[in-house]
Amino acid sequence: MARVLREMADVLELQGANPFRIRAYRNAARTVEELPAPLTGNARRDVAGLVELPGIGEDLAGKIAEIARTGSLRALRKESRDVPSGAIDLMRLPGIGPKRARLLAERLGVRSLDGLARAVRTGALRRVRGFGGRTEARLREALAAHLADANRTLRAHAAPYAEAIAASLRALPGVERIEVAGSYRRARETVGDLDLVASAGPRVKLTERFVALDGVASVLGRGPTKASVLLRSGLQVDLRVVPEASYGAALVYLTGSKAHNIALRGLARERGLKINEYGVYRGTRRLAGRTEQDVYESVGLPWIPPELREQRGELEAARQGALPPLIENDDIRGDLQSHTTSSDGRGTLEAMAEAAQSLGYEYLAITDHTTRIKIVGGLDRAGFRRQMRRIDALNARLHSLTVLKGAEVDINPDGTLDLDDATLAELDVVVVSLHSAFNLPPQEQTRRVLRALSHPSVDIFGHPTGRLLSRRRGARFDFGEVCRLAVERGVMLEVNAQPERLDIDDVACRSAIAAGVRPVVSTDAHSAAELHLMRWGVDQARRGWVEKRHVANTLPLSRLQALLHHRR
DNA sequence: GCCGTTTTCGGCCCGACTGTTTTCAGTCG
Repeated sequence: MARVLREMADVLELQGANPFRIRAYRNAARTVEELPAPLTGNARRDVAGLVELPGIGEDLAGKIAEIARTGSLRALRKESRDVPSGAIDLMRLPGIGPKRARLLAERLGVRSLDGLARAVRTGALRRVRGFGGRTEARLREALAAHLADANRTLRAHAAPYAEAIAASLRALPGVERIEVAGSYRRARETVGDLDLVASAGPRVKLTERFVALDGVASVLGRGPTKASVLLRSGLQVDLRVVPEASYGAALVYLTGSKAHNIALRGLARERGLKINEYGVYRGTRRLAGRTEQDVYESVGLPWIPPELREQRGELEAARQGALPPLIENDDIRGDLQSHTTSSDGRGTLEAMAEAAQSLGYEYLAITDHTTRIKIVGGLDRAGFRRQMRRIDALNARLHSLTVLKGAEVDINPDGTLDLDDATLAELDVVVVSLHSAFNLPPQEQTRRVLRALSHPSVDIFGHPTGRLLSRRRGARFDFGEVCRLAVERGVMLEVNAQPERLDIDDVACRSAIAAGVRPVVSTDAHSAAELHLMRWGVDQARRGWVEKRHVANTLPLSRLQALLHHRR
């Protein structure tokens, strides 16, 4: 549904329609993407529900219901008739907006990116008025990069670049403050580029130093206050430099999200104020801008954590003094999923325990795999019995850490579990996960998951969808139903901290805690070093409005054990 | 296309950089 709405926005943009009408479609696409539950398919009921949502009126509600029912949109087919085919594809290239896309499609008969590449090669492009040599060269590069695949990067993979660049610039004389902003700061699971904000005096010429940094492959743009580069890794990095008195305003602006900024500026406007990246203004007089707190305060709000700035109700919550006290890394007291050399882990039981101890944890659950998935070399009932005895022996030697006896048990395609009931009942922590048959029809997948979670020994549903970012979509099931059963049975849902999983995601986290589900944040570590991945999971939980009080592994051991025993 | 203790019509966030033309439109974030 979101894709259809976005296509409608693209088509309208090519037509040169009212920009606010275009924005309405894009906002609606975003809203639809974040719907907590599927629509009913009953047009009247769907429309009634949809018009309650912000930014959705009668018209869009009707259109969304139409897409839900028919899979397409009559209005889109009608509007598309006036638009040269292929022009939408051209708009995906940096430097090509609606005007140029339309111009190229009409003047050159270009219908696709391949067609544009041909026009560049033959020199036809340069004969179009408004397209010179520089533009041609840039497009040639953009085409090469785009066709090579310009995807988003996992945030955790971008982190070393972000931190290294910020550190190099911070070390320069005359640089006052510098931070990585953008979706990186909001902790989105993937980032399209890195956005840096710095304050420095005008004589520092920071953008010049920036574009000369080691690792820069090409300079996409450079002015006195703003510059963009492409790193050899393919990652784009933008830098914005402002005076110190504007640093907070620039940080808000570059942290976004765009939708959050638009709404925030709207609030300022209602008070006769103007917010831009330099500060908060009444007329030409600057009232605030040195810190983010100043900026939010100027519109009567407390500071809002970056992870919440997605225009998902955070401004309203801030106004009511109802912002959640988000979970922090230091709240975590233990890890409830990890693997050892007994299955596919690379660390021994002892090495994992030692690493958990050095993190200051009170407990670590060792949850090796079962046997169904052959490649992980999992444990059978005899294997788990041996492992439990080893854990008993280890616990007798440990002081500050308790190792919990666990398993990550495969959910079979029929919803039964890959371990016998007697063994399951002896374990301290039973995590169940999907590792196969991800593509079952949603109804069947829902039945499978519900059956698995109904088993009396199950404590945690691990990486629930099984998705792998940019590689595998994950299982589809009725998340609302699963949450209802999880609450009823006291089963917890995992937020898996592996950067490629981050499963469940932020939106699911939020609807899970709203339903009363208790989340856990686990690393699913396959080595001692991977126990450090916890921060990525905590960040994802924060994006889902999760608080310390929600999360089971912020509890001290005794209370966690009470929770687990209560289940038996 | 949405929305309303400033409005049911007339607003809707705001500014930097590029390239090409020659005063600014287009694009981007």
